[in-house]
Amino acid sequence: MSSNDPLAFQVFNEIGIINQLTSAAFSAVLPKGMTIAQFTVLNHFERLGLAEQSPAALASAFQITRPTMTSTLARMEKAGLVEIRPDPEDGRAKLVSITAAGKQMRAECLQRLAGPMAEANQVLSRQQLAKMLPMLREMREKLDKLRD
Amino acid sequence: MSSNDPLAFQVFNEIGIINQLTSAAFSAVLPKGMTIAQFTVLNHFERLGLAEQSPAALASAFQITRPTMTSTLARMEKAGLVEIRPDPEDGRAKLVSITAAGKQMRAECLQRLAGPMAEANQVLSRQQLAKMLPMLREMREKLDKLRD
DNA sequence: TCTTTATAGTTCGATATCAAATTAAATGGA
DNA sequence: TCCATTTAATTTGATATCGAACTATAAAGA
Repeated sequence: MSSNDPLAFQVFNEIGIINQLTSAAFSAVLPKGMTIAQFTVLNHFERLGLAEQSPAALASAFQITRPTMTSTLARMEKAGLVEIRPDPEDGRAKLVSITAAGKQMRAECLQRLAGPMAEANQVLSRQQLAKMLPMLREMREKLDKLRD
Repeated sequence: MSSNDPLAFQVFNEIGIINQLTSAAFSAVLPKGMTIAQFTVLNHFERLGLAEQSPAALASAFQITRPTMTSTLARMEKAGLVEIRPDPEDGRAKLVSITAAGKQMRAECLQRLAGPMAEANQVLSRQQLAKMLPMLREMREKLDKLRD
């Protein structure tokens, strides 16, 4: 990215590359068949202590489209990581919950991610990360409001 | 992302979401059939004034794998955006160059990207972007060195 | 009530991406 | 020279992602 490009362009470019590097590194250590997208869903349930969530709510939480969530959940259900049942209150909707196998898988992933995460934490310095986090958060919130 | 998660985890999570939001917004305005990946290749040639590049060099420049570059280049060649010829110096290699149509397409993309880019530039503030850029750059460089 | 609009989920077709395995050519060492 | 190793590109099979189009149900309005 040349320094003649608009600032935002350069920033997004760096963010894109960082995302690619970290995603690749993290997914490489996950158990065979697991993906970051699936781990993210498992982690969402456990981190927030959720019982049941609709696919639409999950899609919205991760800012992905409903078709994407449909296919990810189908794979996770097939793998026994989540359970999906019709929503008794709404004939259109479904309710997703994490299974015991899903919880175990999430724990396993966390363990495996610790290595690369520690490595990243080491080269990046705590101060640097602490300084960036609020800025990134604000940026994400603003961009999020921009869509729709 | 809870504030109990490791710092690096939270930072990467924000970066992932920002990447998703911006990628989606940008690709939505590109001409039918164009993608960010393809635009990135076109932009690379024009921005750096390159004549010919091997697929391997391009893959390395964008930190993607060679198979990924193979498939993207195949589509771009089919669309007439690049030309690919065997490398006369190396029987294994190929040489990619941008075509006139490719240059025109890149200009068209730049024009269409201007809108969303300006919008982002507006909500984000110049100071904020300027402050983040060097930090992101450093981060990207460090992470890049970490792999392999 | 009946019609219109909005929402939930899915299906389809496309692209990007990766890892693993394959083919071909170049390189280096014995 | 000959074999082993490395490198370039590809093929294959998988997942994630999108937009567009579709079905079914819910909600809102006339």
